[in-house]
Amino acid sequence: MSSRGSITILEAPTKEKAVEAIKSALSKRRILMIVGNCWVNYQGRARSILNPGERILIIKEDGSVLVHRPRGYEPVNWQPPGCIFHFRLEGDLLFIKAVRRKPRETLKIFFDKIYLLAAMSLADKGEFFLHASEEEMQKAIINQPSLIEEGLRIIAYEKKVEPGFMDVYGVDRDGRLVVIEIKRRTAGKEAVLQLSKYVNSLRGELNRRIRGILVAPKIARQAHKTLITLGLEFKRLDPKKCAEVLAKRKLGSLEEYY
Amino acid sequence: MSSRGSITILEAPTKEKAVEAIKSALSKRRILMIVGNCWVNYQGRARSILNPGERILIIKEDGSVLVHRPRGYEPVNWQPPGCIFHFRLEGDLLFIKAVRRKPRETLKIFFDKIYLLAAMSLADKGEFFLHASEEEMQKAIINQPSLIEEGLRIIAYEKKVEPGFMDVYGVDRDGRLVVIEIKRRTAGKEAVLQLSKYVNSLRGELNRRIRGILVAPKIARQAHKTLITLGLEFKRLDPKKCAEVLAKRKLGSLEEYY
DNA sequence: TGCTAAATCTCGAAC
DNA sequence: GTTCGAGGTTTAGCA
Repeated sequence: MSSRGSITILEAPTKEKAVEAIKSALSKRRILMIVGNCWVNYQGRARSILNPGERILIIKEDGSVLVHRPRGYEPVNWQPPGCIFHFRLEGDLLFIKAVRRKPRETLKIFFDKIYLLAAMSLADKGEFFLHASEEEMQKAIINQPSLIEEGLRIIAYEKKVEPGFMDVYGVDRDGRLVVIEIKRRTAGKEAVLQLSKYVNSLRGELNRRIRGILVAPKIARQAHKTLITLGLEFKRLDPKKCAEVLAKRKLGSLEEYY
Repeated sequence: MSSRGSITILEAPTKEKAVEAIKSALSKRRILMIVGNCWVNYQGRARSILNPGERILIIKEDGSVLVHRPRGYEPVNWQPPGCIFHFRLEGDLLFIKAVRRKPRETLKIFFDKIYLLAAMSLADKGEFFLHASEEEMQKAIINQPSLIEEGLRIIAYEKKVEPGFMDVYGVDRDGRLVVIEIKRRTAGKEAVLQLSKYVNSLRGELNRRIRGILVAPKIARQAHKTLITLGLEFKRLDPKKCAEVLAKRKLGSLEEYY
């Protein structure tokens, strides 16, 4: 065993040592990683059984739990943040239980072999920035409506109509109302239905000609057929193009400023 | 450094030692875990920047990548299975790049401090069983249609109609066709729209009275209003109840067998 | 390959 | 607390 800085590493500890380390780590809200042979039962919204195998268990300081197999992006079992933990020696087994209230869910993990146990406090204040999201597409369109078509004027965005919120709402060069639904990736039928609902709702309210435009980098063939049938339109627009437009706009304002 | 069984543990290794260990681990398709101070850039379907902080990096044997912050269920950055890796020393920084083709996505990770590096082969053949899924609800309904209502007969399931697949398709005691859409949790508006599409499609095809029943443990208030407006029905059914029914059915067949 | 729908989805925002 | 929509969703299944 060794403990340097804020990290504790136990290599192939006895179960007794492991229980001690877990007790210490959880009470101090340190992150806990255990590598070993285990099996897992889950019961809550659904139920699952995972037979024995070698996995990585991570318990984070916010009480979230991950059980990772040697393959795959997703954890095989997990628990979202806010869990309460119980653990003890059961014969020669290390037993860990993570309980979540609302919804009531229980994850039970049994280790019969532990290869590595690590406990640590990690300091992470680093900011995270994500670009080219749907929100950025919306901003770009609002800043530069010609991305959709010349003469388009934006009236509102996130405007409420009965079934929900329209992404963008405007008037075209001929004075017709335009409802815009944005997707950051290939639009499927649910996007078409969503747009259709808003347009229909407005048509019912306003009793005038209303255009519905689905904006996305691509549209599924079947979805496009439905779109045409419903009298709606599609406009190709790439999220990256939008990110570029926003970047230029910001640069523009800066240049203007100096 | 130590290496017992199939696990290699380096505590606060130099970057040079780390690069060596990474080379060895990736070439042998071992799982790699690195705990340290790092920053991350992602570019692909979107773009992201993660400023410096202490995190856990996991590279699995199938070439998937996870970067976990000290809090939260989800990885802050990741890469799905199948990545190709590049890594090297850049001055005093450890640089790791994970590239995915189709879609082209690149994850770049820079470590300036490494607290722990572990490499291992994990053997995991354990089976995984999940119960109370939507599929189990479907099976239960097919096995015991009275879960929905007396007199219901099932004709087909996963039956294709123009817009997609109906979960269950049957005839009620009065000979009317019934389309059933199943949700394992609170049904929202998209579930209502889905059901509506199937029913409308069938009505168009067959030109006869068709009932649409949304089956779920619960339905959202707004969704229920829409459902009523569209002339559809809701039937409460708990996934756990379905799991019990299936368990009993299986027991029944066994008893019959012996 | 494209497309559709499920998921113990998670997460956040709005009502 | 409920509902709703986004997500670099991922994943599986099927045409």
